[in-house]
Amino acid sequence: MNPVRVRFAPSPTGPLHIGGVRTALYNYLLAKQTGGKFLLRIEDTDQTRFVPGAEQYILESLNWLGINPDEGVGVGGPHEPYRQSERKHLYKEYADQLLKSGKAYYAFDTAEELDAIRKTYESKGGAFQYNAATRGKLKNSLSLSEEETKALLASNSPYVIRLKVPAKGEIRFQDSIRDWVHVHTSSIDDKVLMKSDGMPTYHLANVVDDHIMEITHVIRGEEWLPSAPLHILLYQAFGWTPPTFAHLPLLLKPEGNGKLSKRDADLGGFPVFPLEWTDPVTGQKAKGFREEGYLPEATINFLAFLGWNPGTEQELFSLEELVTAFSLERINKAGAKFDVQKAKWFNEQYLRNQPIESIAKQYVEHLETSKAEAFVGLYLDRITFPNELKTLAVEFFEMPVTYDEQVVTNKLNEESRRALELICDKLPDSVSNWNAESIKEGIHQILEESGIKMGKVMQLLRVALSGNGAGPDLMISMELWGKDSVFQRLKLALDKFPK
RNA sequence: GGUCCGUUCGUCUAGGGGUUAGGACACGUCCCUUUCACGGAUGAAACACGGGUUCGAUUCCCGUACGGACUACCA
Repeated sequence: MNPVRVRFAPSPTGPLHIGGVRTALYNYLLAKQTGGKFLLRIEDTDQTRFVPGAEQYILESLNWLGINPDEGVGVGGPHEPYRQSERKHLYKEYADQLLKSGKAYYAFDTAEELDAIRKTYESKGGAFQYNAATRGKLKNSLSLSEEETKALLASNSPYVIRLKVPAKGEIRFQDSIRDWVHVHTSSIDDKVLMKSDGMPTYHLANVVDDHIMEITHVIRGEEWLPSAPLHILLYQAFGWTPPTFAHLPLLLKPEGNGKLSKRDADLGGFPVFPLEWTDPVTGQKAKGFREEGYLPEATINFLAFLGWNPGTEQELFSLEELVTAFSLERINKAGAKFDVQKAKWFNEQYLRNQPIESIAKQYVEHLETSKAEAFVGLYLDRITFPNELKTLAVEFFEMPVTYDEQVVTNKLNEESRRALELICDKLPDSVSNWNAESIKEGIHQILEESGIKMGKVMQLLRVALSGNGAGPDLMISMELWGKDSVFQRLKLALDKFPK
C-alpha cells in the first residue's frame, strides 16, 4: 500500500470518548504501516460547544497511549494551522466558489422559522427536508429575485450558505469496510455549509481541509456514514477526487443496545475515557483508563481488538506488532459491545510482563526496595491493576484483627493447636537465617518430629498469621513479616483462637 | 416516520457451499499447590427467522424480524 495521509479530527467539546481513541488508533496504525502520516486536526467550528481544556486532554490522551500525530495541533506541519477556527477565512472562499458556480445558494430562513416548519411537518407525521422539493417555497437566493437577495445581503440580514443538492441522481462510493454504498440524492437535504456566524459547518470544513491536507483515507466512526454521500457530493461540486472512506463499527454499551455512553460507564463502574476528566463547569469527575490502573499497552491491545482481529489466534500485540498486522479489510461491520472483563484480562496479561522492579518503585515506593520487590512478586499475578498494590501492602503488614471463622472451626483441633504451639516454641531457635527457604525447612522438621501432617496445619497457620484463609505463598510472607512479627502474630492467634 | 448500516456461543470473534463450526474472555469440572491466585487440561455454550438457488446452505440471493446510526446554522 502506498503511504497514506490520514487524520484524526476530534472536536474539543469534552473528554475524548474511548471510541474516538480507537478511531485514532486505527488511523495511526494505517499511517505507520504504510510509512504515511497521521494528522491531528481540531474541529472547533462550533463556538457554542467549546470546552476549555478539551484540546489539551486530547493531546495528552494520545500521548499517554503513544499514538502521537506526525502533523497537526501540537506538532505543526506544512498545512498549518490545524485548528479549524483559525482557518475560518479559508472556508468562506470555497463557499463563494460554490456560490459562483451555482452549486450553492444563500438562505435567509431563521432557525426559528425552520423549527416551526419542522414542527408542522412532524405533527402531520412527516419529516421536513430543505431540498429540491421545498427550497422554492423558502427564503433563499433561488426563490427570491436577484434584487431581493442583494437587498437582504446589503442590509446585513443573517444568512447561511446551503449546498444545492441535485433533485435526481444516485451517489455511490466504495467503503473499505462496507463495500458499495448507494444513496439517492433525494434523501439528502440542502445542508448548511456556512453558518450565519461565519463559521463553516463540519461538512464543508471537513471536505475542504481533507482536500487541502491531502488526506487519502478518511477513517471515522459509523455515525458519519449517512453524511458520507453528502461529502461525496461536495467533492464533486468542487471537482475534487474524494478520499477513500472507511466507516468503523460503533462501540456499544455492554448491557442492552446502543452507543456506549458516559452513563453506561457510571453504571458499570468502568471508564469510557482514556484519562480522568473533571468537568470545568460542574466540577464532576469522570473516570479514566489511566487512573483506573489500565496500562497503555493493554488499553491499545484491547481497543484494537474491538472490531478488528488479525485472523490468527494471537491475541497479545504490541503497538509495533499491530502496525504490521493491521488492515482495514479485516475490520468488522457490526458494532462491538464493550466488555470490561476482557479489558481487565488484557491488563493482567501486560501487568505480568512488567518488570517487578519498576512496579515496585512506582506503586509501593513506601517500602524498602528489596521488600517492595518481594512483595510485588508475591502479588503480581493476583491483581488486575497495579494501583491495588498500595492498599494491599498496607493490609499485608498490619496485624490481623479478625480470623477466617470457617477455617478456624474446621481446622482448629487439639492436634493442630499443638502444632501451632510447637512452631511458636521451636521455630525461632531452629531458624537462624530468617528466609522463606529455612522457614519452610524449620516447619517441616518440627511437624515431622511431632508426627503431624502438613495439610492439617498449614491453612490454620495461615489464618493465625494473616487472618485470611487464602493468600500468597506463606513462607515468603513470613520472611517479609520478619521473625518478631511472625511470633507476635502467632501468640496473638493462640490467645484469640477458641480454647 | 424516512434514509443508511448491521445480525456466528452470554461477550469479542475465526471460518465459509459439504467442517466434530475454531479461538479468547467469562462460567463449570479436574490437575498443579500449604490455601487462594497464576498456569495446564477439560466441559457446557452460537450460525435470528422464512423463502429461493443448489445434489447440498450457516456460507450466495430475496424477504421478514430484530438491533443500531443518522435525520440541527453539533461534530
